[in-house]
This record gives sequence, structure tokens and C-alpha cells, in this order.
Amino acid sequence: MSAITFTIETEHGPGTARAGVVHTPHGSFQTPAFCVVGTKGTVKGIEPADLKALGVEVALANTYHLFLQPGERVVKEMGGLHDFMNWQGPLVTDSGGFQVFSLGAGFGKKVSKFAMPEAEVREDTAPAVYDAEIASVHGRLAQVDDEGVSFTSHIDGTLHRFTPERSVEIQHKLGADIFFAFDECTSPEETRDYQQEAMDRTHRWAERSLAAHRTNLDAQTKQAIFGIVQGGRYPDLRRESARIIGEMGFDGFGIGGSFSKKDLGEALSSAIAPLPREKPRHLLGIGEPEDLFEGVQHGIDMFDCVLPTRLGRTGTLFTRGGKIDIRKAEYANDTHPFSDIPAFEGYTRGYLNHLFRANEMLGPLLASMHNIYFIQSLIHRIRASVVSGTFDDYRAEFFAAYAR
RNA sequence: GCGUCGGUGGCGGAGUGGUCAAUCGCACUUGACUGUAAAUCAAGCGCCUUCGGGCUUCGUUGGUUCGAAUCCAACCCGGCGCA
Repeated sequence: MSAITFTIETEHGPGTARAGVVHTPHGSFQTPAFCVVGTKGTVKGIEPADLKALGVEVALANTYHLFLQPGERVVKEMGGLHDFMNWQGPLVTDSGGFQVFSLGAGFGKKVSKFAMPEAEVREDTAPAVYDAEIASVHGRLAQVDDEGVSFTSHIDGTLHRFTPERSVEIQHKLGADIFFAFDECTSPEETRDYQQEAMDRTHRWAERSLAAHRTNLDAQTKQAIFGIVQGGRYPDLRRESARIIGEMGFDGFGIGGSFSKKDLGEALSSAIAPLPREKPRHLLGIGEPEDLFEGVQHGIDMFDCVLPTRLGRTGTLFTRGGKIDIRKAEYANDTHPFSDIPAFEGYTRGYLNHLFRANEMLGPLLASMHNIYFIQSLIHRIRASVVSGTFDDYRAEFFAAYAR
């Protein structure tokens, strides 16, 4: 029924750390897994072969970005996203829901009353609900209504519209092994009333996404669909969201939203408890080392995060002692190797410092690779500790050295 | 030697009587980055500060003026042209 299978290898009880394997049409990956992010069909600066060498098993790309450029039709004609980006391993696509948040939706209560009747909701070319005046006043590119989201392209300003059905259609064309239902990601700043409203909307969108997926039998044999749990920082809403999404028959689940650090643990336990144990859980967009431990502890199976590449590209390296900014003057004459990657043995911190200061492209690339390797090694060790029952010990050992 | 143009904060380079401690870029310092509008962005960058402000700066010295980086004179230094 599902295009993927999830095998749990180790699990000590509900809502606790577990280890397993996800099998997809493009190979399998071990869980807990860290998906490296390649938003536009490329992990910025890194070749797929290098990703493999760094320990990457699964990558995540973005529907919103690929829809805008080059367009899902091009990707499909080029053989689907795997062939297009020359990555033959497991692939995940995010639905574009997060862009609704990051491009500035959430102020759209005002526009929800302008919601279009379903019959009039057209494809991306019919952004009928979009109110450019409101958007420009708020400096925002996207507006939510009950049917979907209207937005202007950040690339060329053209107007588009996503609905759950449209997002699924695009993701079918992209062809990732796992894709997410279209959701609304809210800001933790929003009121409880709005969190509830957005959550209810996300649930309706989840039903519609699932229904749209069920109409495409071919896609169902090749792609799995994950539903997304929302609810902001309110444990009762999280539980309700997880219960409702959990009963819908998705192949797995994403836990979405943007929460403050201190809410993470509670949000996770509320969101995970009601979910069916046998299906994988993906914590969306999370990736600091402390968050990986926190997620795994509560039973998260998958993560994705831009942090290794973004931080690497901008000069911050993960190290056993914590993060360091390699551009700082103090590293200019540092003869220590900057990375544990065996193939990088001859590269010193001083050299990397120079590459960044001189604005040489090799700097961001080496740093990105290092950070990917660091996080992949970390998640592999975490997994090993779960399997051997020494998770708590490993966590303590890690943070004895790592400064948060 | 004569003529001419020019000497501004680490560098480049604005500014040609008050709104100038002096636009801007670079360099430098610090900070941020969690489903990537990010190889990006923000702040600082003469000295002191009880953060109100105070003090010393625009080659040097002297002058004009209520007031000068801006006008005048001499000198020092540099480019170019002519000898």
C-alpha cells in the first residue's frame, strides 16, 4: 500500500528513542536519519557523490522553489527529481507550506473572508485572492485563505497560487520517494486562536492532500505521503493535531511549526504520543546537535535542516567543542586540521580562515562538507547508542565537550 | 626652476563656508543563522563617556570669518607639462 516500509529495529517503549530503517524505491536509510537539504535540487555546492562519501543517505528538496524554477514540468520531463539532480538515493520533498510562513503569511485572517469558491480555484495562474495592496503594506509575499495560499514569486514577482491539491500534483511530478502534505506553518508569536485556526485548516488541507494522492495510483506505488502535525506550542493542540492527522492514513508524519527552544521537548512529547508507532516521524527543519538528541529521545526518526550547509557557507563550523567561526583572526595561524574527514587531513584551520577571508569558493564548500560530515557522524553515533542502549550516556559524553 | 593639478579617517574615494566626526565602497571587529528569498544579513569601526554629551581631527603653520575639511598666504610632499 505504501511506497515505503519502515522497520523498527530497536524501541524501548512509547515515546522513547528508537532505531530503524526506511526502505524506499530508491534505496533505504537508517533512522534516526538526517536529511541534508537541497532546496532547489542541489545541496548548495556539494555533488551527490560527495554527499554519499560524507555519509548522507537521504536528501530533501522543496516544492515551492522547484515549482518556481525550473518548474515541475521540466523536472518531470527530465526524468524526475532523482535523475534531474543526479541523486539516486532516497529523496524527500517539502510541500511549500513552510514558505507560507517564511514568506510572511499569517496575517491573512483579513483575507480569509475573500476565499474563493472551490470551482474558481485555478492553478498557479489564478491568484484571485491575493491582495497586492495588503501584501505590500505588510511587506509580505504570501497570503493564506481557507482554500490555499496566494503568493508572489520572490524571483520575478509573478502571482501564483498553491492549494493542497496543487502541491500534491507538483510533488507527484517531482517524484520524491516521500513528500509532505501541504500545511500552514505558523509563527510561535501567533495567538492561540490563530494557532487553532491554522491547525484546523492544516487538517482540512491534510485530508485534501491525501485524497489528491489517492487519485493517482501510479504515484502511490512510488511515493509515500506524510501528514504534518501542527498546534504551535500548545500541548493540547499538539495532541489534538497528532490524533487527527495520525488517524488519516498517512505513510508517516512530519512535526511542523516553529517553536522556541524551551517548548521543543513538550511539543514533541505531545505530538508524538498520539501517532501510530509503526510509522516514521520527521521533525521538520530541526538540526542543532542538542535538538537532535532531544528529538531522538522523544522518538523522532527523521530530521532535516539547512544548518550544516548554511552555517558552513557562512563560516561557522561544528566541532566537538561547539561551533566556531572560522573567519575569526584567531584562526589565521592555526595549524590544526579543521575537520575529521579523512580526506581533508591536510587542510588546516588557518588555510580555511584564509579561503573565507579571500572569498575563495573552496572555503564555503569545504566548510559545508565538514558540517554535513559532522552532523551525519553525530546522527550515526546517536543511532548506534540507541541500538546499544547507551543513548543517555552518549548524550552526556557529547555535551561534556560540546558548548551550546 | 617655472607652470599646473592634487594632498580627507587602515586603503580607495565623496564633500568645496555652517545641517561634518565627515556620504559611500573595501578592509577590519562583533553578532545572527534550525521544513534555505541566505556563498547571506545586522551592528560597530578618531578618543572619552554617568550615553545627555565632551574632546581632538581633513599635509604643516599662520590668517580671513560669528563660523573653515571647504577661502587666503607661506611652507612640505606627490602627479603631469615645460625648461
